Amino acid sequence: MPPQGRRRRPTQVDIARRAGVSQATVSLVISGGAASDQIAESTRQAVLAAAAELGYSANVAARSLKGGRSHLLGLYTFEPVFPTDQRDFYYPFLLGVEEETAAQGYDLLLFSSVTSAADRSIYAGGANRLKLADGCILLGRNVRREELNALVQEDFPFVFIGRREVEDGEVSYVGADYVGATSAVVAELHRQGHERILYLRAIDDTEPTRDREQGYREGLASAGLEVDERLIQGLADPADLSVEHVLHWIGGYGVTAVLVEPTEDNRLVDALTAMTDSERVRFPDDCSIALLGEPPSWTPELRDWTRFSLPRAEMGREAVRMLVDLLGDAQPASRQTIIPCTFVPGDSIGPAPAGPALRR
Amino acid sequence: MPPQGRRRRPTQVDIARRAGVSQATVSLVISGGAASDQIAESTRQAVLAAAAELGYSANVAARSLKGGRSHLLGLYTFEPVFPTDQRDFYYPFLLGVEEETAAQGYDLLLFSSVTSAADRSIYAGGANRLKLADGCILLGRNVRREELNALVQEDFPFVFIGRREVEDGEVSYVGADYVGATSAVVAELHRQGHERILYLRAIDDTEPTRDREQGYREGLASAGLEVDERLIQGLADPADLSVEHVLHWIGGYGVTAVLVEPTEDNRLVDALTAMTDSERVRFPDDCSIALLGEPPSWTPELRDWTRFSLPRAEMGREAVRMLVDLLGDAQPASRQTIIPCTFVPGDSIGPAPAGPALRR
DNA sequence: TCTCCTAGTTCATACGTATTAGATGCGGTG
DNA sequence: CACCGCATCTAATACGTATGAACTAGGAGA
Repeated sequence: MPPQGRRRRPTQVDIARRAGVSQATVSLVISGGAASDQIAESTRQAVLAAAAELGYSANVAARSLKGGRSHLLGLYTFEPVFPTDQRDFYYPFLLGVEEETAAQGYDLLLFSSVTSAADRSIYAGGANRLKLADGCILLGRNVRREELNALVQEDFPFVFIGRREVEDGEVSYVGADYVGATSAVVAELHRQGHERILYLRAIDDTEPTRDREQGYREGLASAGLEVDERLIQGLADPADLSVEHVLHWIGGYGVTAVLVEPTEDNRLVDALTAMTDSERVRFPDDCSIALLGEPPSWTPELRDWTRFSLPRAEMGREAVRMLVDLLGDAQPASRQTIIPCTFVPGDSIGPAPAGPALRR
Repeated sequence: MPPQGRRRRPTQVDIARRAGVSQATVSLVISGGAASDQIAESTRQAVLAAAAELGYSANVAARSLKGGRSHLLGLYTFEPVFPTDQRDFYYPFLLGVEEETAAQGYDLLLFSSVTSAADRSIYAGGANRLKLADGCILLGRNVRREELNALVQEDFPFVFIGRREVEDGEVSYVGADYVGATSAVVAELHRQGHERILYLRAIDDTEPTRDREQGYREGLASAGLEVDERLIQGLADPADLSVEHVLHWIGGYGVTAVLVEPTEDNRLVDALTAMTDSERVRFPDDCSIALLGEPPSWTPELRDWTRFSLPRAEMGREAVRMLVDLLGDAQPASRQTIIPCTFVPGDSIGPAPAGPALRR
């Protein structure tokens, strides 16, 4: 049965017939570029005219089948992106990625790890779904290591947003300089007279957390301070950051400043707000506090916490540039980039309290 | 030269060789579904094993060239999405689309119309880029009509978010009920005693604007009011909505209420805020005002303007459902859906001033 | 007149998959 | 033993494009 319901689109063969030339000639004219200057001007015009009359448009599928490239870049997120607050965290990355993808002449393929994570993993059905794209940007905190390993093993071109390491093999990434940024915060606190600085780290042992811890240690070292291991504590749930705990740390450990690693959702900010509202501890008068990063969404009525912020859109853009570079024939310029963070002074740190520990 | 730099992706032929069967068999096993139950279980296992070992994944281009399904849904936005404020307007649609796309087991292909619009149009490079996807969601106010026509002509499956019409042919869409919502606002104003209601419409003649105008006229008619054509005015630039103008309308035309169509960016809100701040006209005491829609981003410190809001995420989801429906063999349930808007009472309308026109 | 060149064009094929119409083998039936 | 049916599998082909090799015509040179 000849195509009947849905009308068949005109092909180069149709144009060729109409213009009285061969399909190859049509291809040469249409795809223009290199070899097309061997074509007589009259022929070229005839072909173009025929193409216009028929309303021809090239078939992308055929083109990329022939060329081996799909001109798609993938974006895969390990985290479900739908809980609203995480969404706000990842959105800026996505914007940067999208913008640069377009600038590079690619389209963006959004892999939905989103729902029922079970069957939407990278290797769903035993096959690497990402391969649909020429290369892929990866994102997310809770990386499934086996999958990351597999990706590296099979030499699939990808760039991770955020520093990631695997056992054997090299991961390309664009990371934020958590080490330097954290160290800088410690330095600033020390400048203001703080010597007992509590570091509340995330409970899981991922690269972003390790980097912050390293920055903390380096910062203390640069300041000539010893690391008191009791001052490094895991914070399982942001809600645990309560006034009671802070009072305990101040009283028990002589802490004058607290560093805390934000979560991708809004729970930490909620906890902070609750603490501030209670007014049993005043920040920064009784205790300084700084965030090692930036909570997802920043609204003006929110307190201007001392923190540092990552250039999320820029990281997205840079990741795409690196990926495109990777796809090129030549050796890529670099496979790992660390981008500096911006220190936001804010209003939640101040000079260390001169007197003895706070007593109320 | 055999592929050398980056390893060539394994194909069905590779699998076939390894499993000792033919390519056709591999295809039958892989694409699963219909005819694959004719395959012996042992063979099937062998093929799947080989595929897994080689890290096979199907080539979309080849698949869609052959007429198969790519399991991709496209999303194309006519507007550049990057000016920050427009971004906020379109984001909720995107979320809905993404969510439902995932739920339906598709991946989402983001076509970037984003940069240099010239070469990123649908038919860029003489090719219909959308074709890579099985179907496509379209979005955006400034539709390029020729392209929309072409899409309809070649019978490509797509759904527009927002009502859109073309000369000959039928566009599938999920629209917001601007007519009903606008009419309802007029009714409410009339209930509060307003009879001279100014309607500030967008300057361009697109469907969303036409629908609002129709709603305005219908609302007046239902209220038993005549339409005074002088009270329908085009608003080219939101900044033109100044105190001076409002005073003029109140004094000159006896206007007691203003309806204004919001833009996708923040300019209208800025103008409104400026007007409120000046305090030369008090809303709603001196004049009621309502927005025929919702400005992109709503932050709590912003005034709670009377308005109606569209269920943007839901529209996105519904559009995807409709598209998937369209892709199925059966006749789609519907090709046009209108979704009601939610009236937000807000605080910017009130009873019509009893006395004569405001004088200061 | 024959060869050679060059500009202009066509031939033939490959890309990776899906699909239809056979091919193959095998056990059973008349 | 010929034949049929059944269960599996394969051969062949089409999809639309790009491209290197081959061809053609017409003129220049020998």
